[in-house]
Amino acid sequence: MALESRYDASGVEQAWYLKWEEAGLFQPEGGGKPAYTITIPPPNITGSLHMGHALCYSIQDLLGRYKRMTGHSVLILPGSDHAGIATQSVVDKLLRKEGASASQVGRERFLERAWEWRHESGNTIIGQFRRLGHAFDWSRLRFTLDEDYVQAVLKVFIEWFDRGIIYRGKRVVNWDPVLKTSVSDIETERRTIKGKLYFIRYPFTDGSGDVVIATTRPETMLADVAVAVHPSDERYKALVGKTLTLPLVGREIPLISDVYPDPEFGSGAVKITPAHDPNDYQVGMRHGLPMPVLLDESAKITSEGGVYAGLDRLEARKRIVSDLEEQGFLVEIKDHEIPIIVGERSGEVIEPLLSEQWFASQTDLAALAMDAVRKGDIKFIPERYERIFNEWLENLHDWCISRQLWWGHRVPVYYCEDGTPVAALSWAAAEQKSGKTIVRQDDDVLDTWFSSGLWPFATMGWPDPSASDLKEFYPTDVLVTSREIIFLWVARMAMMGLDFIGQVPFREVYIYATVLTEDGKRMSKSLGTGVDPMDIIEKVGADALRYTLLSQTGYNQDLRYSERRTEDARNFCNKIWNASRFVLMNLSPYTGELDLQPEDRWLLSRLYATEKVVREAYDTYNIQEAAAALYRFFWSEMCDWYIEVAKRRLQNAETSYTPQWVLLKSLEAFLTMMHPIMPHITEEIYSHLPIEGKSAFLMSAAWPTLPDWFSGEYVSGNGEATIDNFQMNATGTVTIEAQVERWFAIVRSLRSLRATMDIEPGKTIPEAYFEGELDGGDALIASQSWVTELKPGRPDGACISSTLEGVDLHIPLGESVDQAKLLEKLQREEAKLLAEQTGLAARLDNPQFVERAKPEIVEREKAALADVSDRLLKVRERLATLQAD
RNA sequence: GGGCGGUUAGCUCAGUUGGUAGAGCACUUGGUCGACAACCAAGGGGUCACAGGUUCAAGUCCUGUACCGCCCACCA
Repeated sequence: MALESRYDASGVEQAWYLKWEEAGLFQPEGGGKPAYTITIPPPNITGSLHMGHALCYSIQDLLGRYKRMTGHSVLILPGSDHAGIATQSVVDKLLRKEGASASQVGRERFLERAWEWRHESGNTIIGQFRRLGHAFDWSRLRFTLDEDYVQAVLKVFIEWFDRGIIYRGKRVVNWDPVLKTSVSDIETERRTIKGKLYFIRYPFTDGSGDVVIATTRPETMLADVAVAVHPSDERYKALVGKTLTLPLVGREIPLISDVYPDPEFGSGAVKITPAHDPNDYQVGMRHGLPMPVLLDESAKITSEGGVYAGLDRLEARKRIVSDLEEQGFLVEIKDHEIPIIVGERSGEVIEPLLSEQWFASQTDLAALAMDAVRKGDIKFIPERYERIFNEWLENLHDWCISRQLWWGHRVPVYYCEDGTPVAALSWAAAEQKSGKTIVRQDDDVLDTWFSSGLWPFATMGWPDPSASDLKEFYPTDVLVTSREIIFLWVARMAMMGLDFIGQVPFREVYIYATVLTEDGKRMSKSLGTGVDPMDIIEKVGADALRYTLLSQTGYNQDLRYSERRTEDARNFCNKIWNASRFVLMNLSPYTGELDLQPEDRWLLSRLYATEKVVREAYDTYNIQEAAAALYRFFWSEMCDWYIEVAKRRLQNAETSYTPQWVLLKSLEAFLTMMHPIMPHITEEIYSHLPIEGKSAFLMSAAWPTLPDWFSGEYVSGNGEATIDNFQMNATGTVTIEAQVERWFAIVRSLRSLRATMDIEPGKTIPEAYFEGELDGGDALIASQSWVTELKPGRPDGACISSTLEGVDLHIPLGESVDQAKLLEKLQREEAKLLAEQTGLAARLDNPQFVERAKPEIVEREKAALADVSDRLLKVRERLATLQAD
């Protein structure tokens, strides 16, 4: 076997990916196996892979690979999202770079250009998934603007429209003046900036004084229609109903009474601008006030603003403030922390703006989703998100589903001559449906989340009634996603799936951790704190990157990424590689009969326990526990102990068969269990294993089924002769694990004694002594402690000693022993033991403890005290001897 | 303003139903014997954020405080 002593991922990973794909392993097997389905969260076509993606999709790949091994027909359905706003702005920029502009080229040409871009560069992230080894079913790749996907979206819209769920309304929405579209609450960010609070005097029309109002946006006064005060506010009670004259504008507006103003804030009087503030809008509705719109789609002042028309809102603010001051209306300017809303996409300050939009009523749908969670049809992992989810649904506003963009699903509403709206699949269908002439189609497109809300079923052929995928694979088993889109997306999918299919879209929602930088900052390209996963794959391989992320994945909400850990992961790969090489090099001759020694039983027992832990951990999304168990089994147990112990027998043809068998079994099981985390290297090594009944690929192999006798929890008399041979302990109740680990502890102690004496590890010393029972572990202990002969008794001359596990160990002292070092070691030991003894004694002296603690605990403590006291005594003897010299 | 998560070794994190703290990395010392120096062996290192409480016993359960992070919220 000519395998390099260093594992080189680059030569291996992509080759296996192609072979898997060629073998059709990414498609569900069918054949009566239970289905396991995930529809991946479709990444934006504008995106490129970041660490969060690398984690999210690796988790899904892990689940798919694991479920395939446990006998499922696995479908992981990939795709991408057209990402309305994001793509629109990319294409906008593109056009501007080309010296054109969206408005110049018009809707049709714009869309052509957008599709061109989509075909050229809208698929990067998909290619990056392949590099990470993700076994997704590319034959079912979907895009939210695919022809049949569009049909699904239209159908949903039309049905909701006809049922009255979707309606047209005039509301104050978040307006992004750069993107010139409405955006939803959840796509905006609230921030506080240092700003000013302006106090302005509004005089009564009859000249009888004035009312002072406070505002952070003085320019909106141009569209004021009233001033409101709280009904309980004594200062204004008598004045309500009087008329004020709006400064600069001269319009007469009423002083009204409403519960909205907080008498404690400012002057207690609030100017009301219904078209540009959601609260003011509510007030306006309650009082039937006019709602003049002051800002246009670019946030410039409209003709409503008189002399200020055409100015940008901020420019207008300056002018208005100075004009107010000049004319004596400005009372005061205070520094003030003002809350602003910023568009997530554009980074621009969002303006609340009254406009006509399409809305979807949410109350009934939200009830469906809440119910599903309550009944346990949808479970969140970690569970805490369940409550957050439900609370949000309880306070849900209607959903503004229209966007003033071109890239997306155009609202399928057509208008008759008389202005009646009809929702239909096409212009012709609308004419047929209404029996009237249609004059135009609505210009808006739908919110991207409207279409991605259908993802779990629109990707499976819905609404085609004959779609077999839908029958076979819906509902999906789990949705793996980040917590920031629980409301934006998860809730929508739940509502839409329940409403249209009558079943939840996914049974479980696993919320994975946010990937942060090493010092806990957000990873972000713009901050320069982002790390490109592709660079890391170049350096250490996809498996190492996957291990790095997955081994930190559990129920935590944050995950700190550090490049150092990728090196650890790479080292682990290398360890797996070299240990496997060792096993392979030692495979022939490969015949004989099993003659299991305690150490063999020990490793098999550890394997048995590890399999259980890993399986349960995978089943419960506790991936870090699975990774830790596998790491520990492989490195600490199999490599550090078993292989070292087994070397003696492996070198002898007479005895080599059993350890070969044990190693091969263990390696095969380990590779299988590790495969979902590190698919490539495990597949590569598996391909070299000379085993019977081998699967064509590890990827398609079955999860290990280990016989119960591996568990090692046997006492003599179970019928296996090889086991009876070493049932050592007189009581017959000690497990294989405990027995062998006791030997290992003794080995460690001997090695430690050697280290104290500066004997190089690996250098054989002629003899060591022991007093006590070794239960047949003599040879193992001697070889692992690099001692030629382990003799019972005590050496004649001076020696260095230790006591543990009921055994006294002695190594005769050589010529050049560092007395001071020895003394120090003994003293440290003494102090430790003394502290331990004191603690135990105190506990046992406490009658309450003896009386109330569980009896087995008391017994354990008594035994511990006896042991510690014995060891302390011996350490003190040794100290005395040493100091006497 | 409300809610959630976190605080354990120098760093990153584990820690099952309460029984007296673990791993990896880093550090110190020694080591290239045919799997592996991306390695091996031995070692040092922690009042488990703080203050109370429950208990024979608290990293673990309860209450409060501080700091960090996240989410939600209509204060002009």
